[in-house]
This record gives sequence, structure tokens and C-alpha cells, in this order.
Amino acid sequence: MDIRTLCLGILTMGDATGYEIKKFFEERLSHFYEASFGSIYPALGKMTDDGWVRCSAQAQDGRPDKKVYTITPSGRMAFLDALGKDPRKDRIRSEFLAMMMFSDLMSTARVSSLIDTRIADLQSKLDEMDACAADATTPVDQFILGFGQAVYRAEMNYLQDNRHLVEAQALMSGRAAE
Amino acid sequence: MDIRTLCLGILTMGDATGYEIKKFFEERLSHFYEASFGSIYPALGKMTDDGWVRCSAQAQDGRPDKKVYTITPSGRMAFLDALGKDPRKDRIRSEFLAMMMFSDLMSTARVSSLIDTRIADLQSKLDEMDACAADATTPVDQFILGFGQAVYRAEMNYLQDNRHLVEAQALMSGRAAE
DNA sequence: TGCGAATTATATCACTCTGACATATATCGA
DNA sequence: TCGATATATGTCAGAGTGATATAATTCGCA
Repeated sequence: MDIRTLCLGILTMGDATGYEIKKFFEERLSHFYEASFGSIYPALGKMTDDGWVRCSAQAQDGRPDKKVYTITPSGRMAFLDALGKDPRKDRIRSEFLAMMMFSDLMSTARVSSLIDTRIADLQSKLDEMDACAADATTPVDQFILGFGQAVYRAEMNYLQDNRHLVEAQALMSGRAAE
Repeated sequence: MDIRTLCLGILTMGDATGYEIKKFFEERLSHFYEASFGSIYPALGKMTDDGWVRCSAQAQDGRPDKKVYTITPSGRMAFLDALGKDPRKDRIRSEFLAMMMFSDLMSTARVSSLIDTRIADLQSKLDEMDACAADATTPVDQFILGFGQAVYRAEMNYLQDNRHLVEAQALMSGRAAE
């Protein structure tokens, strides 16, 4: 399930422009999938060439043409086919945890500040999601949103309960490297 | 904190070859950071050019030379400098959740199978981590490991408690696309 | 009414990183 | 003995990011 295929899936839910697909990624998928314009626009171009989507350019005063993409029957088949393939394992990159590995090379103040920021970020994402909860009318949307909330809450609780493990570490900074 | 910098950090803990660094990623960081040979070897080469690491090649019978890398004082400074920069937000790609968005286009059996596999994968990772727990002697290692366990447990509990939200969905497959 | 910021909209590009492949040999279990 | 796994380094096509470019509109605020 690369970005190309996921864009195709989004188009099964209705016509959209590249810009609208980007907004969808940001507003609905941001807690488990991200995509930049640099991958969305080329993906739409490629799929147009492959006959999976059709593009109708709508001229607009001054602005660039608005290109509305529609999925074709062959694109729909390609997407159903993709749903038959098993998902690859999650790809995750947490620079925060990577830095925590080296908490004994940082001051306690620095470590605390990083954790405070992390907790604040998690809280603001949770607040955002709470606000979205009313919009999640279908069970599927609730499932997706709830998954993100469960994970973020677990992270936040863990940090609050265990931050002492890395904050205390700097006090032992005399240890020799092994 | 790109892969280059993280390799440098790993070398602050002791000399290592590219192969050993890869093993470290797999055994210790796999739940929050991944790196392939295709990024590790070029990273070591680049850092050698920059004077951040030194390389001592050790001839071996038959096999390619074993190249042991050592961090230099200037490399150590560069790493401490990197720890002063704020981490970027986590990058996450979950093809599993992406597919769940389209559970109404799959059969209930398919959805159930995907969730069963996901739960089994989470369980095997948790088992693996439980086995590692004895090796995590420092508070920092415990913090890192515990974080992963907390997140995986939260995911598993969520799936067990809420899978009905996506498994029931297929029963309503008569709905028209909006 | 006027000004800056945000939004709408498409696109390119250098760079990073992945995942598959190539190349060897040794060692371990069945 | 034979296949799988481990040791060990490396390349490369292709995917994707993040910054940048361009340009008009609309919104909030003073």
C-alpha cells in the first residue's frame, strides 16, 4: 500500500483534487500515514497515464487550473486487488526515542524539556482528536480515530509514569563508557 | 536526527562495524527506528570523509575486510551538537490502518484475518520484548523497552476491544458511495 | 479600508532512504 | 551432505520528503 495506491483508495470515496487529497491526509490520516505534495502530484500523473484515474481540468480566473480526478473502473479493480495483498509492517521513525537513548549525554534540564514538549504535543493531538470525534459518524471512522487516541494516551501515560528513568540518569554521568 | 547522526551516536557507545550497527538497529531499536545497509554503509563512508569517524580495516581469510569504525573527538562534538537540536515529529506509516479505512470494500473474513494477523504479530513482538527485558539493565534501556511494550499493549487491547467496529461494517455493504 | 497571514492550487528537485540484488565464506542443524 | 542462517560489504533503481517557486484570494483584525 504505497502512496499511489492510497490516493486511489481515497478517490473511491469521491472525486478530488491533489490539494484535497493532501488535506485528507492531514486531517484524517496524519496519525498513521503522511504524504507530501511531492509524492501526491506525481502519483496522480502516473495513475492518469495508467488509466486508473481520469482528470478534468477546470479553468479558474488567475489561479492554476483545478484538476479534479475521478477513479475509473480499471482503477477501482486495481484498488480492490491491492486490498487483497497483505500490508507490510509499520514503518516508524521516532527521533524523540532515538534521542532518549542518549539521555546520559544530555543535561537533566534538556531531557525534561524534551519530555515536556513531547507530552504537550501528545495532549494537543488528543485535544484535536476529541474535537474530531463528533465528525466520526461511521464505525470505521470511529475505529481509526479510537486507535490513534488509544496509542497516544498510552504514550502519554507511559511518559508521565516513567520519565524519572531518563531524568535521573544524568545524575550518574560519571559512568565510564563500556 | 537522520540515520547518519544515529550511527554516530551508536559509535559513542563503542567501536563497531557496519554489520554490527545494523544488528543494533534490529535488536534494540526496531520498534521505533529502522535502517537498511543501503543507508548505513554510505553514512559511514560520508562520516569518514568528514572526519567524524576513523576506519581500521581488518583483513580476514576469505571474507571481505572487517571495517571497524571509531568515533573521533570531532565526531563526538558533532553528535553532542545534534542532541541540542529538537527532534522532528514521529514519522509513521501503518499500511494496516490504511487498509482498515476500506474495510467496507473487503469481506468480513478478510478483515478478521488481517486483525488476527496483526494481533499475532503484536503478541510475538511483546514476547520477544519480555525475553529482552532481563538484558535491559540500565534505566535508559528499561525506559526505551517499556515505551515499546506500553504502545504495543495498548494497540493489542484496542484491537481486541474494538475489532467489531470494522468487522460488522461489511454487513452494511449495500450503502451507496457518497 | 488596508495589511499581513492563511488558504487555495499546482509543480519541481536535491536529497534521503528502502528493499532488492550481488558477492563470498563459514557454521550449524537435520 | 545439503540447505539455512550468519558474517560481511557494497550498489542501485525507485519511492518519498521537505524545501522552494508561483500566484491569486480570502479572512481576521485594527
